[in-house]
Amino acid sequence: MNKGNILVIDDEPQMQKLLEITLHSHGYGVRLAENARTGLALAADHPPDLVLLDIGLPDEDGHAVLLQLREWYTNPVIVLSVQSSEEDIIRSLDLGANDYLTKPFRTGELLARIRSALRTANVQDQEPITRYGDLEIDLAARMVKKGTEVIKLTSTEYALLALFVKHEGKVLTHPYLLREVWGPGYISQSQYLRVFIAQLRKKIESDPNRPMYIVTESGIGYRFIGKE
Amino acid sequence: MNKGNILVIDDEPQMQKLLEITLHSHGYGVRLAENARTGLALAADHPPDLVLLDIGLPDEDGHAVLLQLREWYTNPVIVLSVQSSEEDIIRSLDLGANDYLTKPFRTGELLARIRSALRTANVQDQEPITRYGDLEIDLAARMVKKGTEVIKLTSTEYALLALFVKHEGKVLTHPYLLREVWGPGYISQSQYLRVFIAQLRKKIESDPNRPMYIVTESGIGYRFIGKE
DNA sequence: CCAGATTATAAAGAAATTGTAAAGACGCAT
DNA sequence: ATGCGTCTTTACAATTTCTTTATAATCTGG
Repeated sequence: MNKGNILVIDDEPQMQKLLEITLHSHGYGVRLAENARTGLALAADHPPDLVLLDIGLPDEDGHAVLLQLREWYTNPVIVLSVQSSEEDIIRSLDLGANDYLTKPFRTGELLARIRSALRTANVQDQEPITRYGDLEIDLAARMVKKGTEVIKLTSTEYALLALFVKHEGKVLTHPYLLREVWGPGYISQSQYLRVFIAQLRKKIESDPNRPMYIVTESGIGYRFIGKE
Repeated sequence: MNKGNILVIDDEPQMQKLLEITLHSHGYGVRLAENARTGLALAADHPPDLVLLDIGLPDEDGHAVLLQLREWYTNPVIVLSVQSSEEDIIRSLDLGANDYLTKPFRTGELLARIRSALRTANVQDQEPITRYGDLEIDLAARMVKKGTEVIKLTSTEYALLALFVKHEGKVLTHPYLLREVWGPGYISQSQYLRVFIAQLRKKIESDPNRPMYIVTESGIGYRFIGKE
């Protein structure tokens, strides 16, 4: 249950440890950087969902890091600082920080501010629509389109198709499909499979007699073909 | 040089004056409300780009205001409060506040936080009315119109419809709908759903026998169709 | 190419799910 | 208390989906 990945840029070992433990125990992935240089490198390497940035870094001013980060990074940045001068706060916020918290902070408040920042930026909101030729599958909305028209699938048909999409290109054996879709008690009911495969093909294939998406592997099972 | 319109919901006359002068001199349009009721009414009437909300209001708890506001309002809300208990902060942020500032605050910081909030939340002219074909739903006013006539919905019917509208296009499962509308104890009462779906359709569908808006996904749940 | 095995398809009957009406229960305001 | 509107429950009808059967088509190995 990963709620998102957070990059912590802070040089104090105690703070690192505290943040790592706190964030990790609340379901976030954590990555640590102890100076500006590695922080920027890590951010560029695997862009995190949120950055916690200490302003007092050994090698470079935190504001400079923020400035460089904001040249391309659009997810939330929360600044942590031992200072609390108004000037510093304003400068950080105007350089693109989403929030500013003074050290020492209350961990509950930090977590709430992280939730708030992630929520409003609705990070990780990319719709997982998969496209295969003229077929369009939106797992989140549980919707399948062929060209422009929406295809109505029963829950069993959908379960079957979802399984195929999850293992695109691989051969799925009869027993495997039967167990996953119908349950362990139906492993020998291969006739079900034939009936439902036929129904699925009738709905998603342009020419059900010459299936492009769901191909038969005689004696073994079926395979879903996404692209050539 | 209007940088955006801000709604201030605060009952202290001094604070009102301070905010109005400060915000106005920095190029924001300001609207004042001295209690929860007028605050919500003003927000619904002319949705502002940002709301400054005092938690200590005379007529209603600020958190309740936040909750109601967030049923439809998506632009930033910054909470101002004389309290600074961690509990209060967390609660506000988790109810949908974008930021929390303790009174007395430094005006420079407030302005910076307002700039930050307006910058990151791509503020939009929020038309509180959503239209789907001949259906018109005003989440802020809790009003539903079909063509020109206002439709009277019970609170349960409204909760159901609001849920559908918020997740337009997605399949909402029976357990999900039951949990969200009736509570976790009703997950198995799918008959409720059938009865209320039927009632809703009778009210919003032109031909309840061939529903256009609320379609059945047999074995799974229902889906609200906004556009083709 | 043939024979046996496997797979495809249609269609009917069975089962499960969903739709609808209506009666009773409950709470709230008058 | 009374009436009204809403919620809850019940009974049954309508629809959809699943299961089963029958038969045709296709594949595989010799």
